[in-house]
Amino acid sequence: MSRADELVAWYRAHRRDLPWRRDPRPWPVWVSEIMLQQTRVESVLPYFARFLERFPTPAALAAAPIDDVLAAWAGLGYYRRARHLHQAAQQVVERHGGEVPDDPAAFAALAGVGRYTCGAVQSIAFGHRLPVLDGNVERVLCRLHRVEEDPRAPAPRRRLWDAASALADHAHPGEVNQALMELGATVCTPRSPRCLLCPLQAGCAARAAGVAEALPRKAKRKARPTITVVAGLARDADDAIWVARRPDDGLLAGLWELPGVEAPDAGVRHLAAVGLVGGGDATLVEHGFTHRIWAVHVYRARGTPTTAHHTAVRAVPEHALPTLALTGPALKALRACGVALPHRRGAGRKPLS
DNA sequence: AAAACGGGGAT
DNA sequence: ATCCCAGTTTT
Repeated sequence: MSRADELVAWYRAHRRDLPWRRDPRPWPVWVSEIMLQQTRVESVLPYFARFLERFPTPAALAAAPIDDVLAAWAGLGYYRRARHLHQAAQQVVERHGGEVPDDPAAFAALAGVGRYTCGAVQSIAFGHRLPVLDGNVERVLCRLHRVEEDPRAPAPRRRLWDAASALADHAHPGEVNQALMELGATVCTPRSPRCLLCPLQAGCAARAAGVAEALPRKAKRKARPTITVVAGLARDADDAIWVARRPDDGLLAGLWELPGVEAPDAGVRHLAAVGLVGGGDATLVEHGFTHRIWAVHVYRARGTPTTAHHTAVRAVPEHALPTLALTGPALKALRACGVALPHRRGAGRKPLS
């Protein structure tokens, strides 16, 4: 048996029962692959079925307002993925009559589809012999071939794609690819790999050299700066809470939050930038992103916020807050100020009508 | 080549 | 605290 055969045999015996594997049609596979970018399986599970129920076809997604799409994505992160998928669905309607193209070049031309996603969807849904290289596969192959350089550098990168290509050149490329990812997720883990359970242990160069745990060697990330943000918790005459929609570009694009601004320091005076007047002590909420940390100082405030730093503002009754695509920091701020909300990622969140 | 882009779980 | 994850796009 070839290595790829061994992988497929292992995969068929040990694969997890995941929703997108029960329904390997192109659209669900595509949605799952986008959601799974930089995102763990456990985080995707609550979103996947709900998203497909609401947007069962590319045409259904293409016809939806972007705010509905963002509301369905709220809490998953990397919101540009949702915008690209929305745009790609419209491209599929325009260019391919609403059918996901069974054609790697046509598929790769769609918004948000890079080499990984193209290989994954086209191999799993259509059987094209294309490789995938994600964080899991990268780790498996770095160990299998004992790649000691930083795998993100160009030369090792090419070699890893070539190694993945050789494996995917198989009668069942979709299963080979999923086997590599499954192996990385469940056996060839970053720390404490379970080599005794691995179908590739006999041919693994890193294991032979005793360095499996040390690979891959990646450069450290830079420290994140902390940014001060000042926000106001204000209510209108009906006790509804004022929220503001972020710009359509950049961080948390198009999501709703408490009206506020980035400021050089904490201070109620900064609320004037969004048309509010505040008082009292601030409630401090911290939120870490990949590349920065927000220290949000939330003040009780009065007035009607302006749109100087936002695309829209509206006052929303507390019970209706979960229908909006709220930012993580906004959810934390509201809870810290005593506003009752569903706890993490709103599992009964209803669509915005 | 580097930076931007979320959030959560594991260690 | 740090690392990492079924990555892609923009600068």
